[in-house]
Amino acid sequence: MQKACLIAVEGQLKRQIESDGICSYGEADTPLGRLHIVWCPQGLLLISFQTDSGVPGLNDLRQRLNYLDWQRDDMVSQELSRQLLQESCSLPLLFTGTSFQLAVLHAIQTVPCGHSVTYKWIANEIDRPSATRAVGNALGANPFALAIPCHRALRSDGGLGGFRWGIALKEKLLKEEQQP
DNA sequence: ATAAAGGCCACCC
DNA sequence: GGGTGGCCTTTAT
Repeated sequence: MQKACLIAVEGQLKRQIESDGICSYGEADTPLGRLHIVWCPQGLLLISFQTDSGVPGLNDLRQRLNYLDWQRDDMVSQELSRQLLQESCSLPLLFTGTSFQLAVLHAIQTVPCGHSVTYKWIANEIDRPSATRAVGNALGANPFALAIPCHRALRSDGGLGGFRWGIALKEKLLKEEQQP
């Protein structure tokens, strides 16, 4: 897993993406659920599972980029999901958010498959030892399911904590990562 | 500017 | 186990 693929979208890149208007969208069925993916020529913008209450992050993204129509391509999204499931993703992840959120995502990205850390550990890692609760918020805003393994963060007391796409899926992901 | 809500933690009982 | 402050970032008034 290479940590270099997380890229902050700002300045020129941001303007470019917002003005180009070239953006694609696709869905894909996986053993873990239905995946929705949004991307543009520069990289991925969103990887999100479908839940009972919708697809987290999807509407926000539409609104932010002012894209009324996204070109749909399920062939590409299927290929992308295949890569994501094997952890061989080296695609650029284009992230829009605060520097705090970026730091948290960077930190969780370093924990390897089969391992887990606590929210507290991440807080220490980014040099904000008392911002544990804020870390939870930041992980809750992770736009890249699977690619940024936010499911590997657990509570200090051994509890699972929460998960943007449903606690059941978090448990399932962790369990599957245990046995290679 | 201010308030309220979180994927938490440590400490008490 | 369950409850209670304290903590920090975001988002919405």
